[in-house]
Amino acid sequence: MTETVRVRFAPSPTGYLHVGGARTALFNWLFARKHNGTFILRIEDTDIQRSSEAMVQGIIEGMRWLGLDADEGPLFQSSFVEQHRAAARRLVEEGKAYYDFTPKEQTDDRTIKERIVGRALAQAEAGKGRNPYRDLPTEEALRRIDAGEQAAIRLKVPESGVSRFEDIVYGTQERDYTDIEDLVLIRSDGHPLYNLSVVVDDIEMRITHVIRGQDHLTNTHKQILIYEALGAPAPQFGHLPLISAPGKEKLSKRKHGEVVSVTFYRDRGFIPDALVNFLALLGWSPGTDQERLSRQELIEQFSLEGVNKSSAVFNFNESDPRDWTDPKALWMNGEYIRSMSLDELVPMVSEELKKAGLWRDDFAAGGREWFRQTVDLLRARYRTIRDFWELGRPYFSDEFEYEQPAVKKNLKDERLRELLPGLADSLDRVEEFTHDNVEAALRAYCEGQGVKAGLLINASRTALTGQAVGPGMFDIFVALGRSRSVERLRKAVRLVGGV
RNA sequence: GCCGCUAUGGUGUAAGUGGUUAACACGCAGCCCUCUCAAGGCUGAGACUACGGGUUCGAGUCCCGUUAGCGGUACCA
Repeated sequence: MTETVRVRFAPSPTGYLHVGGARTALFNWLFARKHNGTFILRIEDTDIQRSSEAMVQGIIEGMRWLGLDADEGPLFQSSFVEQHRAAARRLVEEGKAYYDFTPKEQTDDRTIKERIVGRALAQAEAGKGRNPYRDLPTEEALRRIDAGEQAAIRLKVPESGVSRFEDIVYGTQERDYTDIEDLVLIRSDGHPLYNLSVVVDDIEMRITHVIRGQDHLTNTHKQILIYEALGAPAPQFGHLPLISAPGKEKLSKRKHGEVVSVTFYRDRGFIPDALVNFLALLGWSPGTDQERLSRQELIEQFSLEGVNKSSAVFNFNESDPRDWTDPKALWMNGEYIRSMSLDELVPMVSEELKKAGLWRDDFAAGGREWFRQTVDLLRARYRTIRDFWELGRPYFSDEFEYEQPAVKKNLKDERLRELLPGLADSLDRVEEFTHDNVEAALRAYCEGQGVKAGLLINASRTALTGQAVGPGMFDIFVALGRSRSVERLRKAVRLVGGV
């Protein structure tokens, strides 16, 4: 008997899928899954000028990557324009909307905001005159239309009273009708406008809950007016707080660029589940201290009542190469990397190595076990999948850079010219190349030479990986194996002392 | 300009219907572990709950005002 939940994510393809959109999509998806409802993807491509096929693909790709599968769609709003026009015409016939023959305003070089303010000021000065065409007899208007005159269709907004609705997140919302202008439904060139289109589509798709960004909150009153005029019950509304840029600045695709794009996170080595987990916590809380939530837990615990009202800062920092995005997102991703099962992680790392050109088929064949162990060895100190080839290169390839600071720090001591080859010889003689055997050999060698083990341990790390940081040294020896270890030790002699 | 929304440490969030030293996570600092870096464990710094008034025995929690940020206001979406 209970009506099934039907929700939709309705992005306009004027840009890639950004974190704000992704979060809106996610909350809709969670809500649908939680209530065994239907999640619909509807592309709002009525603005032909700014929409593009590439963006549509980008959005679909981003959602697929995040695992937000739609039950219906993608549906394209542009294919329903006839219905939108028909609805408006019906409203005119019923006297709920009217043709406005006022010539279309010429766009000047002022900004939109300036134009709005200018218009408001002019109106205040002239006194609030109603649109002269509002009461033009419908027959006469129709006659003029038939004669080829152009006109926009506007909705008749009540002259007094207040509009009121209950928002699931923001509570009771009120707005005086006098603050709402008779809105344009259809442009004079016949193009349906946003507010009309969404409402008609949402009715057609039997949407029960409209979950979207708070930027639509005040315009919801207009849409409710359209629902009423059309004689359709309005759905429930739940508006989501906006996500803002550092400094509570507003998030802008143009200004902040790709760092707010979902695909950027994919390309930088994020795990979908981790990003989903992070995004879910931006503006929502389960009400407990639990921060790590699996997809299933998210679905179980999600509720619109747990959504909070204030906007959340997404603390990215595109200029910082290390902490390029929100530190908590990076932490969360690292958390997933080190705790997820190897069976899931290994294929992800494999893909990443393929992209970086470091993949060898042996990693999935004879070297499969070795590959798993190496991934396991490295994962504790990596925060993104990308780190596996950026930082982990020396483990998977013989071509890698020696970092200057590391060389300076660990290969400075002149004695290493003799010690490195000496250690190489001694390791070459170790029977079984295991962690303990290598350690014993190295320590014995150091004792024989009268040097501290630390000297050769650190030097070896740089000799073998070019880095000053990494896993425990004996694990590295084992991971690289005898021949490569010995070879790299000998090769590193040329770096000793120099810069 | 007008209308609306929001306001808890640097960031994300907690704190049933007002009741103790404002909690957790990230980040930061230090210590432990240690061959380095992470991870892990422990400790700590950091919030007069935007500001100002009320109501109350008692307010982060209720009311009013101010400020700031954001949104809307368009023949954009």
